[in-house]
Amino acid sequence: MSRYNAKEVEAKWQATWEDKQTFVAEIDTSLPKYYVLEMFPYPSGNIHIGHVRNYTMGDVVARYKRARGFNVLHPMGWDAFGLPAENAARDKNVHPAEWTYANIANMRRELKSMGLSLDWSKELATCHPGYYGKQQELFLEFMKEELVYRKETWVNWDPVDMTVLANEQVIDGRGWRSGALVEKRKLNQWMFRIADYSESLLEGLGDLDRWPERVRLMQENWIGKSKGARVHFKIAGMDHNLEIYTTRPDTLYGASFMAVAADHPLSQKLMKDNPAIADFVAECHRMGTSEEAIEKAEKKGVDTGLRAEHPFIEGKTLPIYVANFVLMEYGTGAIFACPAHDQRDLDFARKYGLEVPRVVAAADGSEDEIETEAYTGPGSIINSDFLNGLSTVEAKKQALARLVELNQGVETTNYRLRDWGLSRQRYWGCPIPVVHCEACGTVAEKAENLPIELPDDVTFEKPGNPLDHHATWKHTHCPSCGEAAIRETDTMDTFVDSSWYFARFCAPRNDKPVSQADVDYWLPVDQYIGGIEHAILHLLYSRFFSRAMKETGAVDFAEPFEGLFTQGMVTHETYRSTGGDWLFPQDVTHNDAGNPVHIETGDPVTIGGVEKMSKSKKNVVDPGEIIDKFGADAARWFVLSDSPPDRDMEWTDAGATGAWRFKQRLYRFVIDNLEKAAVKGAPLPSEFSDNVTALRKEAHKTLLHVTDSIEKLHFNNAIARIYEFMKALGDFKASDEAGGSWALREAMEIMTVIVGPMMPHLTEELWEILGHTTILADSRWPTLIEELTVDNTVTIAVQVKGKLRATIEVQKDAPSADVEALALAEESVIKAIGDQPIRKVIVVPNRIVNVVV
RNA sequence: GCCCCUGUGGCGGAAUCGGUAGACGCGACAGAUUCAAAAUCUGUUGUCCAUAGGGCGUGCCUGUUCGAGUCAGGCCAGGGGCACCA
Repeated sequence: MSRYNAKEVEAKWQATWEDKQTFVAEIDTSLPKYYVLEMFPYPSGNIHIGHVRNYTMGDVVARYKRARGFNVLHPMGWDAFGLPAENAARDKNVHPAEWTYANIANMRRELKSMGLSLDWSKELATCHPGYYGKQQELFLEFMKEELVYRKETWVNWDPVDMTVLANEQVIDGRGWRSGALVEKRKLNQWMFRIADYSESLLEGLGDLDRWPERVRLMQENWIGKSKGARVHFKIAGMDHNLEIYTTRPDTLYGASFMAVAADHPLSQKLMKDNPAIADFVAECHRMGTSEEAIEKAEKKGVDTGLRAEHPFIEGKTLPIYVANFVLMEYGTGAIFACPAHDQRDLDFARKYGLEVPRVVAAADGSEDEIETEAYTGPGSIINSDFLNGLSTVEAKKQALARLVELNQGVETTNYRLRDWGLSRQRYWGCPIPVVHCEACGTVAEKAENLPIELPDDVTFEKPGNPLDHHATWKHTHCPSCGEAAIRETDTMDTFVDSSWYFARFCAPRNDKPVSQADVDYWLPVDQYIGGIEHAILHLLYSRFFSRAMKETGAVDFAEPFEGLFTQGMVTHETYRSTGGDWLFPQDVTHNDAGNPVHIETGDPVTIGGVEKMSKSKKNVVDPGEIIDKFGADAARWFVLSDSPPDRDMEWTDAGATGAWRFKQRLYRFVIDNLEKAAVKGAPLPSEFSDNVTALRKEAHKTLLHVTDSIEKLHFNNAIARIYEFMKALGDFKASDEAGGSWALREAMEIMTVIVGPMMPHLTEELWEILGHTTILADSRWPTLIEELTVDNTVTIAVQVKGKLRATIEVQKDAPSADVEALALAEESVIKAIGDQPIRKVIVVPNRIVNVVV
């Protein structure tokens, strides 16, 4: 029996593709282009199964599109800046660059062993000056367009390590390394004006019809457009107004108090001589900032003693509180509270014994007193003077009109989206190309001085930013006046790096950040594939960058990714020893009795739930070992085969073995049946026997289905159909009938080509065995013969009272009357009807007959 | 707390438009081959009653329909996201 040697064959074809430069993409305006991009990896050191799944999906699309005649760009690179490199530098005393480039080398080798159709000539790493220098150029252009500015914002400050902490480095309010209580500090930070693009980013979502609905929805919620009003409340006894933002002016008569944020100017002013407020503001600064933490935290506040005058009710004043549930970043940092119709306001009012006047009757007319649950639905207005009887929608308009009339309010649109703070006080990132000069202020670096390279000789032993305490690096001259000046030591958020890499890939060595000709040809990305975890930030930032680059004239489109696909995670069973320790899957086996045991000790093992692969739970498999054991083709086949690609999949050994078996089976079939098949290029026979035609139909139906499935990225469906076709091929015994040997070759070739995108090495080998002298990667998708995909008879289900009683075989498109007669003549149908009168017979052509009795 | 997603055999899942639920794969069982095993091949495999045959079945409950996994309303369970969104 012939065995397929995956290791040899895979190496052979990988070398062939590389020699022939098969996947190097060049502009060819005579061909339609297709840009396939998978989210580039962070070079952590090893690829994981999630990468295998992600890159296999992209590769299937890339290879399929090539076969359909597209000029395909499919590049790969490295999201190479970031914290882990600095952590490694501190922990292992290795320079971040050295650590990063070693990881890249290893991961490149691993990716290459997967047989991906990547254009490696376009490889880039964001930590290379050739990349980040161009990013600095982009930054200067953004500065010119005033898309960047500086602003004081709060950061997490570790007083022991003297460093700014990322959110993930703050654990229970303490620094992850020092354990010191984290303080909030104000720093001057660089910001991108993404909030100016809120409306554009929101509107753009409407055109992204090849994006998952849920990603668009998440972005829509993130941008958070709301229509409301800014209203001035006069502060009683003072010459000051308190400006609030509200989306519910219809509930103004239900107002019971006012609340301002801890960081609101009013709170800041009052805390100077009010220790209670000062304490409370400090407490707010210690509170977590996540929506969840705040929503679950008890609603608290401090009465300022000030009162605000109600705009509609003469003589009525409302107490003003500083409250922990009001956010300075949203609206005006101040609100009026209507406890009856807002849950947070209600919780607060109940705690401090404030009144809860109801002003909206429920849809069912209920005007019951509000107890513990606010009524937030629509209804008609009550207890509200001139608004009484109006719907909430109409009341909003009327209330607003009155406010405008009184000169106390204006209609406004508000967005939740805030500007993007990009400053990071770290070494391993792209330096911000700016100089601080005593005379000239903040000055942009001259373009000809770029790239501003990171210094190599840095130490991570001292706390703080290595760039800041480097002996010479930050000392420079002002680009404007030439005097001694200080370089900006902040580097950029790594999200900046990944916000434009898709454009740089088109011409990664070009002098300009983006090359006009290349970008015009290749962009936008036709199919982008990556994890759902990037649904908001990365994708929104990239969309902002496209708009910003459009502003600077670098590109002429707003949306970078025309098609987006988000794949699910890879999961695995978890295992624990009798002692409760997590175990690696490779340390677990089954004993003779079929029970799971530890491979070395023989101790019983508890099998836990199927969970997302994680190092802490040890439920990980190493792609390197998998590829070594089963071959890249089998690994690729399995990650595509069982689960819908947008859902989580469970990695099982049985599944991988199954994929390996199919690979062997297909190989063996071609080897064993090659002699029975016609030679390559044999003329089309004039006649095909019925059995032979049946095989041809199976082949072309499969081709149709697989093509359709790949177009929709339903790879699991494509594979299921291929299995069915494999069975039909195995059962085919008519190679010596009329046209049989020709049809057998046709079927084998179709099989080889359609399996190709998924198992590229095996199929290149089979293509060669089938006598081809050109490689499969350069071959075209088979031509579909449509007549062979339609049957001239159909099986119709016959139901009585909606229950299946029989199936009948009839000519396709047979007249309904004939079908009905046939159905009613069926014995089982007659029996099921019995002596009940027939009321109606529904005949759906080519599908079903339903007898209603 | 708010928002989103997902619930179909022992398991992963299939089911273009509302039209034969369970394709395909895994596992299990039986058989063939083998000295034996591995590998391979063939068959069976939702569930209950059973002799033919029938009843029940897509998380639960209602509804629309000749007909619902699919549509509508209300629940339940699991998973994910979250920057106080007034």
